[in-house]
Amino acid sequence: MRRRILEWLKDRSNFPPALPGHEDLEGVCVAYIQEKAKLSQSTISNYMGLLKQAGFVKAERHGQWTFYRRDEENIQAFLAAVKDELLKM
Amino acid sequence: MRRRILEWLKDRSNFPPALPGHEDLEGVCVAYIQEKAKLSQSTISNYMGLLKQAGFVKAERHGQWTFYRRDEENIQAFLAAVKDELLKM
DNA sequence: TCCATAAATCGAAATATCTCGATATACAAA
DNA sequence: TTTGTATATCGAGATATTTCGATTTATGGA
Repeated sequence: MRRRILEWLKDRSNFPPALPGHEDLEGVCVAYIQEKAKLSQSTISNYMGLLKQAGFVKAERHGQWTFYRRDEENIQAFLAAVKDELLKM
Repeated sequence: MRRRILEWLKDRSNFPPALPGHEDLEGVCVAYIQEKAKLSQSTISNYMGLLKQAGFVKAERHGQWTFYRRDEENIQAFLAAVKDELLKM
């Protein structure tokens, strides 16, 4: 599920339109992700925390919302490392 | 550990010499794998069964020994599938 | 046929992972 | 300051994974 969330975050249009006054932000709020994932709020909040801790997303707090977006640099580094690992296999 | 075993199996010389009379076989017996992995006999037997079920190795019984060797075709197909999956990420 | 050895199977303990509901915290608006 | 909404944290249940020791099965040799 966490991988699917990362994929969804590649395209903002996977989620409802930006909240009024936040059209410029690329991130997506937890509630939108939760709605799409159909898992509980606490689970998604937890997952986004794990993804952040792993370096796959960046969080930006604006008011009561936390907007999450991909951290492309770390994701690409991770992919390179996995590919390297797979080469051995 | 199962991935490490697969890597070991790429090179027969990761294990002791073939048993007398089985020099022509490319596979490796369970006991050799167990010795290298430093896990219990039952664990390794179980793991080799899982690897076989997953299609990553082929088993060949000769006498009391079961010789396991990589199934390159399936491994490469798997790697291609994983790479494909990673591209989405 | 009986025994020894290799491998497979079984049942279980320890640990990790996924997911939840309840509660706490942060913040904005009234 | 009170209230409502968004998110985070906590504790726990269900399930999955890793690994083990004990036992069973298969097989070759004495």
